Amino acid sequence: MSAKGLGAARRRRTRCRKCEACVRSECGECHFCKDMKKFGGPGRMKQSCLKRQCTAPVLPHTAVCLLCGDAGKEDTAQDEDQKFNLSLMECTICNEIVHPGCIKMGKAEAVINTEIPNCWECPRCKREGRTCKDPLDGSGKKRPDNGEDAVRWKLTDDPAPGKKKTDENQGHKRKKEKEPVQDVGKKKQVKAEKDKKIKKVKPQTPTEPTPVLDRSHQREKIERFKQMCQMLERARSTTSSSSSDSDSDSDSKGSRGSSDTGEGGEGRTSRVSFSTSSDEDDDKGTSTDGQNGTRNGKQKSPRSNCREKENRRGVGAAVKKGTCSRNAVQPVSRSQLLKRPLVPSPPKPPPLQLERHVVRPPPHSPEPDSLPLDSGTDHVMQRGVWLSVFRHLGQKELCVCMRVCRTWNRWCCDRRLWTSIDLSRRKSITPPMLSGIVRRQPIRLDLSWTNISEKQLTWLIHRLQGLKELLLAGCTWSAVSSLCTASFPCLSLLDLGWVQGMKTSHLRELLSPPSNDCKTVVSDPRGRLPSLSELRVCGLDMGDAALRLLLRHTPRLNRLDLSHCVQLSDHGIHILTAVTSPLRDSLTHLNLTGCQRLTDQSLAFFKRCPHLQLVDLRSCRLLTSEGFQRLLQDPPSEPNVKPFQCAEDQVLSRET
DNA sequence: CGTAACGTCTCT
DNA sequence: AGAGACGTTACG
Repeated sequence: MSAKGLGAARRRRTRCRKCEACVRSECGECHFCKDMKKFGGPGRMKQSCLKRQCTAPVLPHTAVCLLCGDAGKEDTAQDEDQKFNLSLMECTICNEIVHPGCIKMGKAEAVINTEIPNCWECPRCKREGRTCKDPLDGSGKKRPDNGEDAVRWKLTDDPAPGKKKTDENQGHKRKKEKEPVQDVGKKKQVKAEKDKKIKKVKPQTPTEPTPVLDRSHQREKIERFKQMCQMLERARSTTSSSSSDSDSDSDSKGSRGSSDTGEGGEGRTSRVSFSTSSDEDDDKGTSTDGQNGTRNGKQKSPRSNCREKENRRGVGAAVKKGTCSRNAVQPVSRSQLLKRPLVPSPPKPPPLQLERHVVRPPPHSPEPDSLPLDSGTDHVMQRGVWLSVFRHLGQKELCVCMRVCRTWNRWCCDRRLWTSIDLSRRKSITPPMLSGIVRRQPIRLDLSWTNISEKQLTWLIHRLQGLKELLLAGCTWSAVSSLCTASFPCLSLLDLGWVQGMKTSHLRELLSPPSNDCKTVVSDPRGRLPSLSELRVCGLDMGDAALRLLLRHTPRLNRLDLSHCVQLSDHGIHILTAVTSPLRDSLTHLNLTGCQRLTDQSLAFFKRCPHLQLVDLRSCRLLTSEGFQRLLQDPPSEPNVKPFQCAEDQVLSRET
């Protein structure tokens, strides 16, 4: 019997009730909400709101240690170490729940999952080289529904005693119960029939024990578990092998299931003996998915999101989607929204679960270090040298280089080569472009004058939590409105010039701090754009009221482009430069080109801004040369402020 | 006992 | 592989 026999009965996890997702209310708009009876749906899906997917699912209160039978006692612990020993830990591989302190064998070999509370790969499984995918039971259990992602989170993989029980014993019962119910649709009956057939077949799997989990069985398992621990402990003391091998075991087996988390996923876990920081270096972070964000959930499902989040962890946390996320990220992502909400990574914002594909950013330093040649030797130039060459290439050239060979392909994925990506004026933005962008994690992204859709942009922004400059000039408001679904803690430049159909009300929607509405995943009291220093809203159909929004929601702007906002009047400039305006002190560059309603009256207002270095007033037809003369003659009101100069054609500037 | 929703299975 | 269905579990 297999290890499965040792497997603990599956225990479902439950909401932490504390995370942001748990605390919020149902959105009422997602797929699962719409299914709920309370929202007028049939109530068949029985899934939680996508926005309420717990980022840190906990063990149920009834969980107890398999060895001592007690619940978690970390509350009584004095120090961290003791706390850990007294807490309940659930193994993602064998599903057993134990107090680390109850296990005699060295805990140093265990791998703790830092994203999910009370979750680890127990010393015994690691010792035996099991991975999540290793079939404990030899029956090769497999999860149809979520493949690798599942690992991330499926803690109760064991087909579960529960389930088997169902199959074997309860299955009939259930059927009986149901059948009598006359009107259970035919569908159900048919299904039941099928179930029966399947059930009959399954038990035949040789190694699969009948799953009746009675007490004696449980006791038997415990005994066996103890014996195993002792044996392993003994073996360990004699061989004193290094614990590092556990890392490689996953690879040694073909299956990469959960360990596949490997490159990116490795991040999620850390050896007991080390701090969890080990996982942080690989990614930057990202995530955002709120910790889950982050980097985060699935694409396929939320789980993938998580993965992605993981990859990006550090960047921001966006996603919860993670996210992924998530992020998650999230992680954490999820295209269809994932069905399984339990996304582990907490750091990022819950990712929007919209995706279907996991896009994993490349590692910071793509291997290998040298370039193998056909001759069997390595090229004399090593990676570092090639990179310095690649740095001088543009996007197109880099893409060409990526087609040269696998090694160049990897090297050219180096994020340092892609800090800025320009896709402006591309006729269409394709899925490969989107995933390519995410893989490269640019700092600056120019999508101006493209026909990117809302869906595409939504997908993208939740995966670029480290983005600092985003240019969306000339895109449609419907696409740009996707920005309302996230926060951008790092964004310093946003170009919304000439966005089609964008009105003042839209700007309000965009700038207002995320409320707890269903569209928002992350909430920051400072608004969605807390770091914004440059905003371009040229050519938009908005007037003075829009300026009030800027004062309120983007008080740290240094550069503001209001050119061709023809509705802008002197009153707007007054608002912008009033004593109460935070922009009065922060603005250094102001572009008012083509604001045709401005008069000489505005000129005097600019003197109120001590740091204003440049004001572009070209094509402001109501301005007169007399007005400029007056401005240039009048000394600044404050002694420390330098006077303006009139440069070129109606451009006011101060020496810097 | 009722409600929420987790985890797995089936269907497409 | 994704979407939907649903038994079962957790909990108030």
